[in-house]
Amino acid sequence: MTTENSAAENAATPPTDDLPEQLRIRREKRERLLAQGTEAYPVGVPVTHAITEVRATYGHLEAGQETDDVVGVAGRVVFIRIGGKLCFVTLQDGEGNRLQGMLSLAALGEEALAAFKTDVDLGDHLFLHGRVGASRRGELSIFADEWRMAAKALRPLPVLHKDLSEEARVRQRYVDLIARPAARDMVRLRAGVVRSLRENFHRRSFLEVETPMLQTIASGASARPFSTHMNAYDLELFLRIAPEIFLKKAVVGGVEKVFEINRNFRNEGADSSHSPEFAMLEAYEAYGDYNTIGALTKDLVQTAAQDVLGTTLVTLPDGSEYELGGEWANLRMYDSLSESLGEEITSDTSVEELEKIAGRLDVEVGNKKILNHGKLVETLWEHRVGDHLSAPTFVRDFPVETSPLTRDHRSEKGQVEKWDLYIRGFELATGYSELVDPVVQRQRFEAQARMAAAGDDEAMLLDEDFLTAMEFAMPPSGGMGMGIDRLLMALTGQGIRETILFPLVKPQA
RNA sequence: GCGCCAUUAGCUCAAUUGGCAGAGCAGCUGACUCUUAAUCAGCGGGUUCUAGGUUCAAGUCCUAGAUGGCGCACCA
Repeated sequence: MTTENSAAENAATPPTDDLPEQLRIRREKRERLLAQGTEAYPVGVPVTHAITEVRATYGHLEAGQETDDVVGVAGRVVFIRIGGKLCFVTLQDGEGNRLQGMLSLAALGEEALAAFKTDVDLGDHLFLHGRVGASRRGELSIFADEWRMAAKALRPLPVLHKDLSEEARVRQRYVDLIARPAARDMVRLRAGVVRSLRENFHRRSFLEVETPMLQTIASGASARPFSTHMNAYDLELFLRIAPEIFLKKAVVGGVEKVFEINRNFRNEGADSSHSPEFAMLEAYEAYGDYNTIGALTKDLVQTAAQDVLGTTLVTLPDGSEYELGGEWANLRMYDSLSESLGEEITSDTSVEELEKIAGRLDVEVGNKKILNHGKLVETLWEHRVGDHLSAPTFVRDFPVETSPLTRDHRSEKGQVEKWDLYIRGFELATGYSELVDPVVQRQRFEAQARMAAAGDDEAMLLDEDFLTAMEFAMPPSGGMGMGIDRLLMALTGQGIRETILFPLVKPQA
């Protein structure tokens, strides 16, 4: 260790006089352990069994039944009961599995029992050695003949019988994970979902790739990027807003079934369904289209639900249920909007007419300068139809202006072959028949550039190397993107910050 | 970005009209060999988010700021 590190450590440990009582007392206990020659943070403890192993092997013991089997177990102290000649302690593992220890004067001796009473607190990691048995009340227990501190906690645990405040949960997720079962479950559920997605793709012979996070042009979606600077090349770089451009380059190069699960960054608002960094799945399938990729997406979601929940019937926090299984509804954007308005809306409906309808319905349409047919249709559709969707629904065939990377519809003029998947009213995924004609793609980028010039700061940027790649010919393909965090939201009914282990929080003053 | 609400002990929360800052858990001391949110007796613990202001007196009222939640706008 360098002297600098030592200085930093000392600076991080303020004089004990200034600490709140409970922190000061725990530091004093640590000092006392050290003074007695006992380590507060030993390099290890002789664990022979995990808590789950003890439960699995001895769970059948009946009240009062004891064995001669000796084990060494460790866990975090989540309950402690100090008595005269008999003490109880409950150890918990990372998954929330618990096991009781009983520490008696007879088995431990006077000195060790007294030390346990004074030195062990809620929150400590504790090692117990002793015989396995069941208490008179039937609780599976270790009858300890030895205890050791495995790691001393210097801060008290929060009350375990009440949830932490929402702020404390995200600021100190490590405490939340100790205290709240739902927080522990989310971590494991998320890992299970990502695993299910990967295994599903592998079964289908998709290759997983990793494409750049740092990009010279942030393209592939309509969003404002984070920017940064690379010193070595003196270059302005952007954190990616989507992997789309690079994944399509991979398809051009012959990686014909490809997917990526990784982070996107968007420099926009944060709320219960938006995080500045979020996990995204994108997949491309050569010789597929938006129909085949829609079927794939449905299977990914339903299989993930089955794999992690054992059912496609999701139970939400308020106790209500939501069915992800079976067939999903299909709506066409123009048809469903027309039906809702009671008047025909087509790709020929003029901007003036759409503005009139928006005005009549009191729908805010945003910056007039950058309004076009597509934005108006989508805004109207969201208010009239999208906001009322609940059951899983594919919304199909979007206006061309807002989808610069999607191919023209095979039969509907002015529309593109794109769907959005709505689950519980929010957009979970999107899918395209990919635009692969490099000449049309260039025209689409030019139209985006005109929108940018008119003041649309989310218009998509032209990527010359992407167009060059397209000129080498990309096979006809279907592509999809799905928010992993949002999939977790759909499967649990929780907000996005609960699905992310360590969401971004503003520093406190 | 705009609006509304909140911020009090380690944690979760009270505090009437502006009038001595409280409870439960947690902590400390003592009792207890079957507790499991133990029980009993006693004791500590506060920059009431921050900075100003009004007032004899401010957790409470006013102004500004910080952080969080909700709604709206934007976005996925």
